[in-house]
Amino acid sequence: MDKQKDILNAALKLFTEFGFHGTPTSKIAQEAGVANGTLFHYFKTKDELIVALYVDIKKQLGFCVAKDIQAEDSIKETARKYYVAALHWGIDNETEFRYIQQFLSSPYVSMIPAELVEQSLAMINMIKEGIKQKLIKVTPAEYVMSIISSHLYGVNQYINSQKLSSAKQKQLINESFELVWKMIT
Amino acid sequence: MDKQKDILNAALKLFTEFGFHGTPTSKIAQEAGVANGTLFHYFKTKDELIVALYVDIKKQLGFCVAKDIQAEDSIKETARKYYVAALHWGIDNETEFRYIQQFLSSPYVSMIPAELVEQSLAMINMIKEGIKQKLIKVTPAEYVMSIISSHLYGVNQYINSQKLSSAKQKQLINESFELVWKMIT
Amino acid sequence: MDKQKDILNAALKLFTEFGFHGTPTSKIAQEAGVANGTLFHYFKTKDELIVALYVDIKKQLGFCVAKDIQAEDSIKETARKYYVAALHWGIDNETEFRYIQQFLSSPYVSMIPAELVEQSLAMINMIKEGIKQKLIKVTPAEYVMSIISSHLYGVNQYINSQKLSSAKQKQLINESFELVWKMIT
Amino acid sequence: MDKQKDILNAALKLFTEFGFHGTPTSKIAQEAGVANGTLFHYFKTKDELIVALYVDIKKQLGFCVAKDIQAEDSIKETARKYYVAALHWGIDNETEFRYIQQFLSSPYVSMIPAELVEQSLAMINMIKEGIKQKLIKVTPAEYVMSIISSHLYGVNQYINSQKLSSAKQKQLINESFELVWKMIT
DNA sequence: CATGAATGAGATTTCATTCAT
DNA sequence: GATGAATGAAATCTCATTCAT
Repeated sequence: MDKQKDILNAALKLFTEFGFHGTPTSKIAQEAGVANGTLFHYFKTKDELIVALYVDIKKQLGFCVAKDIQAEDSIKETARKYYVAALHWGIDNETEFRYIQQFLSSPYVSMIPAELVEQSLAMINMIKEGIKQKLIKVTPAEYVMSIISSHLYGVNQYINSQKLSSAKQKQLINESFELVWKMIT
Repeated sequence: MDKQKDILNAALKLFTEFGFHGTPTSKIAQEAGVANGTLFHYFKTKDELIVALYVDIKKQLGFCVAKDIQAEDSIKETARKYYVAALHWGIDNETEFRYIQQFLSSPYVSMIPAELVEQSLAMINMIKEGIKQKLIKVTPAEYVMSIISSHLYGVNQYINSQKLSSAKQKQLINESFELVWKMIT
Repeated sequence: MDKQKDILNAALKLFTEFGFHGTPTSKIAQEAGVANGTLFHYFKTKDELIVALYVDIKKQLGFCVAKDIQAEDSIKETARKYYVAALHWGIDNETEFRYIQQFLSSPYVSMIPAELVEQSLAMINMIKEGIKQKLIKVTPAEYVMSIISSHLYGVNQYINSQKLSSAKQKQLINESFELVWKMIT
Repeated sequence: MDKQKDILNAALKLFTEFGFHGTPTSKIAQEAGVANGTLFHYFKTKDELIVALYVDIKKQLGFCVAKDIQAEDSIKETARKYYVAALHWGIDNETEFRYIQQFLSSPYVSMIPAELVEQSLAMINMIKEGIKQKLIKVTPAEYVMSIISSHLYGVNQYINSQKLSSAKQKQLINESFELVWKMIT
């Protein structure tokens, strides 16, 4: 019914499987069950579709990650929640996660709209608070952020490649958080 | 004079700037200063060029990383040398590093020739030895490898984005190794 | 309020600026402030709109040219009035004038409806009368008509390209009529 | 053999018959007997082809008109030669002539390269000389030029529409020159 | 009457690849 | 080996037109 959503879904599936170049817009339209021209009704160009898909996924991730946080949580608790939520999301949305990677290491990165940049500000601020409280020993905050992000990315990669059981996954996720936390505190 | 090298250099420059799709073979030939058809003397197809470039870079990296290792080094010393060499290479060869990323998160990954896979075996074995000696506490070795790799990737990203001075870079690299080492031991 | 008129105005503006091909119906609708489909209520096809616009403009010109003629005027006086009125119209309606030219040297000419052809009959008849009275020396009437028309067109072109003052324009118009008249008598 | 020439010829034929819009590049390639892509090897865009064709024709006309002029000719003789040569060319190259008209009353006019503008300078200078010698009474030169050009255009139109015999054509051409000459002197 | 989302045929253009020289 | 004109399949995108609301 919602053709725009159908197109985004089709694009996600095909882009992650065949890459940006390997996926003609005609295939996307076909997979989405709409006419060729309809795609261009919703997205002026193929590039715009590629970026819009990234923005859409990033918003989903942002929403999912933020929803459990509570004001009274300690820094560590907040960090853990962010970390765990992101990892769970990455496991439940493997395709979306791969799309983000693919997008970020493509020349399309330069087209990310300004509005999205602010999203990761909440995490940076949390880290800064941790540093101010002398809880986090490593500085500056941006460096810590880099380390955590890539750690998260590596663990996700590992979990997906090993196809662990749900229980093992849960355990690994918690342990891996303690690992990073130990590293930066 | 060596046209094959010229073509690889041109391809590296253009692929990282405009992506695989955004770079026509004709532009590569032009940038390399050879005729359009000449490119196809050296590389049967564009895909073959893309993979060959990856293999070429990976070999450079492999060579550079392995060259300082000595048989009598301790596990930690060996690990540090690997880590530091890789990071230095990533900083000195920013473009090559970005190419690797771009390649690995593209559908071309599936075309990596078998010969290359063995390369990272040396590191895995080193980690396994560390685990056997109860030096490294985190298991299994593949997980540790994932963590180290992505950490390395994150630090590289950070250094490149911050454009630090050479001295600061050196310091950060050494400290960051201690960070990971602390985490896994 | 009169959407049909709005569409014709928008079409005139855009067609003269961007050409028939360079002007999508959607742009016309937008410029006219109506919905895309509305255009097709008033004009079954784009071609029909193009022809209708020509007919509309031609009728305005015909009306404007004929309105001053009086039965008792001499041949020369009648000719002058036609000539001067046409030229004034061409100056006051530069865009419309350009549309006519553009239309006449396009493949759409072949779609001019029969009803319009008779319009120029009045002038031809006047010339024939002039020839019969041995006032006009050049023959046949069609040839004279060709010469006058293109003269008129040339003068109009010149006036528009030079952006003369109103007074100069008036003078030039009158003089230019005497020039043609001298030529054919 | 000369594919570029073949393409120009095909384009001329089809553009005058079906208009710019009505002629797909694929049809041009087909008519020229070359592959679709070959057209774009010689002309980067369809627009470039359209302009290049105009320039090509204009050069032919310019060459043909200039070739009979001799230094010792009087002003009138020079003018007559220009006039007659242009008219003959217009009759012998009806299609080319129609292309010029079509082009000049299309939005492509604005793309005429600067190099072409100077071409008509020779005629303007001749007229100026005529004015200085008090031979030509009408001023300024640009106005005279406008009048002659459009007269020429009108006569050409008339001759083509009437399909006169060669002898009649010749006579008409000479007489028509005397007509304009009378008008401006 | 009016709308504008949807259509899909078709246009322009690109580009990997070939091959005669 | 080297060249670059030529190819033609295929990709992106446009746009006149329809039709359900």
